Amino acid sequence: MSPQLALVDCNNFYVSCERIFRPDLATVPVVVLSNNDGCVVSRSNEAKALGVKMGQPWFECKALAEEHGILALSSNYALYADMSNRVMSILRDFAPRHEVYSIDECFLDLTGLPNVRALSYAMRARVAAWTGMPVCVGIGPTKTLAKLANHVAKKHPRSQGVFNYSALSVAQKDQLLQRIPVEEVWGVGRKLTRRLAEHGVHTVQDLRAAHVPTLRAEFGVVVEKIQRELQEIPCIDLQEIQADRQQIIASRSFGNAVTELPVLQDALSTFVANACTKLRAQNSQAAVIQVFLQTNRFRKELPQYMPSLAVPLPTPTNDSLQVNRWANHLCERMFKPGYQYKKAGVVLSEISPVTHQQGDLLEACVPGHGKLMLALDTLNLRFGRGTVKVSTQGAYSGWQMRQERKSPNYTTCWEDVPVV
DNA sequence: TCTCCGATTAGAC
DNA sequence: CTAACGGTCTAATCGGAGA
Repeated sequence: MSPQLALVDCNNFYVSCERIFRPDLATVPVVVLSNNDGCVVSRSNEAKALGVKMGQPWFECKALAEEHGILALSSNYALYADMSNRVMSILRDFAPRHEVYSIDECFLDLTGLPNVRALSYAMRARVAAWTGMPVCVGIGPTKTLAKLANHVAKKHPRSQGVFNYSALSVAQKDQLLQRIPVEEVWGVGRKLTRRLAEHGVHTVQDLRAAHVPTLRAEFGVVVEKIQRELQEIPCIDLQEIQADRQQIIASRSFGNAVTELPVLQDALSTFVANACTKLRAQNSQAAVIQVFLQTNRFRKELPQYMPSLAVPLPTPTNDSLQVNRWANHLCERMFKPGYQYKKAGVVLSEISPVTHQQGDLLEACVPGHGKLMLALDTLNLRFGRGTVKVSTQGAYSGWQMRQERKSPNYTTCWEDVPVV
């Protein structure tokens, strides 16, 4: 039986989350900004039409925004994560197997199901009725073609939000792929687009029909897999269970530049807490910790300093207190006065499951704070992040990110539930 | 010359 | 008034060091 994969993708996801609770914004151009209110990361169709680019720094859009009344909101991840969970729990009932690919996308395995087109319309209708979220559905024999089909569904209003590549004739497929630029293909980014163009590959059809040995030699396995997927040969499996993370990074740009060591350490202890919480949530431990500091790379007139230091932990751990001590130490070693630090972060790597605990051959193991960490995680889950903290967190302020336009947590915080 | 490993690159969203 | 440009993650490939 030939495989049928659907990719369901929410339209302008962050903006749509906001609009669901602000129906008055339905016709207003709206954008959602990245952390620190830095860049545009989601745009309503109206904002796109006005020329606001994906990833554009917000300060560059200010004049245009003022002129056309574009509303900008800070990102509200608690809201987006909760809305995502609601949408995904609806979608997964439509197929025996599924993969949550990102916060706003889900692959469904529809192989063998009758009338996938009608099924797709039913999905859209149910998600809209139960959550208010608009979604588009693309169907194809491989993940890459399902993605491409989704792109077609989004781009052409005539499709009514559903496009089935598998239903096309051979001639129709040729014609369609000839009209789509190669950069629309999943896995083909800016750099590859330029290099492919130098080899005369401009459209999806060009890539699908390219000379295999040449492609392989020039562009490696990655592009060869993409080509095969376009030729309807599956190379990318559905990942039903997501693997544990191999690396955990916690970092932020600061709202204001930081010049003092203790302020950096305050920020870093928050990053350590976040990273270790994630580590414990997947029942893992890290063997290496890395800390980095960065001045503002966009302020070329200021002295630049971007140090980074990694050390193996004496024994792999997920204990926030132990990791925090190392973070402080590394920060101290790198800190040089006279710089305006704009960003810092913690990287945990060499991650393994806690069941693989190996004692130290020569020295007694440092006793962890297992029970304390469990209590901390339980309390923070129950009463909200930051209910219980390490004492070095929050002593200083000024580094916290800017977030001046955040909407209420409509679905996850009682105080924020609007009173009708 | 081969292998290993850390750093770099490219991509997604 | 001025300055104001995100965060996390993976896989492949590159290039130097050591065997």
